[in-house]
Amino acid sequence: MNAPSKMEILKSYLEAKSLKATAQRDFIADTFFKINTHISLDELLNKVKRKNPGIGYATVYRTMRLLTECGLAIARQFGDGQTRYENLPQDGHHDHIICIRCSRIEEFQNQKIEQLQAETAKKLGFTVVSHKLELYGYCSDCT
Amino acid sequence: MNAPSKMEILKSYLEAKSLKATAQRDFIADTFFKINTHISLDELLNKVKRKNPGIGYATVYRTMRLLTECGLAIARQFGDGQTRYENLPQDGHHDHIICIRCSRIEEFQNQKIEQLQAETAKKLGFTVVSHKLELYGYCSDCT
DNA sequence: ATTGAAAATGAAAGTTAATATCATAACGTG
DNA sequence: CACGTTATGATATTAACTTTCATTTTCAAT
Ligand SMILES: [Mn+2]
Ligand SMILES: [Mn+2]
Ligand SMILES: [Zn+2]
Ligand SMILES: [Zn+2]
Repeated sequence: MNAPSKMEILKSYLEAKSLKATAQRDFIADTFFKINTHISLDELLNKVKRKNPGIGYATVYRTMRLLTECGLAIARQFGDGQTRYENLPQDGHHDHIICIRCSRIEEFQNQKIEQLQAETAKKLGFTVVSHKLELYGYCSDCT
Repeated sequence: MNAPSKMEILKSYLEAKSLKATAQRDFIADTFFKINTHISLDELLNKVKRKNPGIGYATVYRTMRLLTECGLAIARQFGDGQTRYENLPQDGHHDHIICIRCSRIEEFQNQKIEQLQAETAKKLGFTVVSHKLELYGYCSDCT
């Protein structure tokens, strides 16, 4: 048996919460699921409006809140004042390195860093729930 | 000969930029220099108003921008939507761990993590200029 | 000390992204 | 199909800055 698709997971969540299925929400979610970048609400709204001009900002906003709630999207702040959303990575948690000239974003995973974070927290008596690691600098094109 | 005090550094900066000395700015800066937490503009304004009720939000805002500009303050975002300022640490860069229940903030330095960050960036072809590492969790009081 | 251009101040207005409100429309259980 | 529940989209509100502007203050040159 196949793993449930993102749309199926969303459907289950809606059902569990007695929420209703709507064409707008489905279309926004489906559009988002195909994105592989870190997209802002405005960018997603623009994309969605191209095929579905009637859709409003508020519905995109609420849909992304919903997807974040049910774990299908992650909200990120890269310091430019806009929240960006990305699909839940299938290969687990990752961190980001951002070019401060062209805004290119690369992702990385470093198990050793994560481990050192946990150790550091323990030393301070904290239990870590989440963390944020962002490197800012110049990418290879912008050096 | 002594190292220049923060106030002296500020004075030099003002002079170099042909800015003028004012009682308000001096008082705000002096108040901030005595703070050893991560303070928001509103909190600093309140503190300043206790001795100097005439001072306005805009002047506090502009003073903190100035102090950040000349390297005497660092602006931080801990994800609660408010910029917080701290005095330039004398013992170099540090990162933060924040309690998501009581908002307690502890600081730490970990040279090994910094080194792994640099390596990771290099592997991706980036030159790192700055970074942000924040751990979120429960402190010893809140576990 | 006086002058006058430059800079600072504080109140108020403007900005921007996020969030809430509300009248109307769509959904879906029975 | 009825009808209570939920969703939508336009619009209003909020919150944290950031800017504007009339007035005041500073300070270098008389
Ligand atoms: Mn990512
Ligand atoms: Mn700190
Ligand atoms: Zn770049
Ligand atoms: Zn705590």
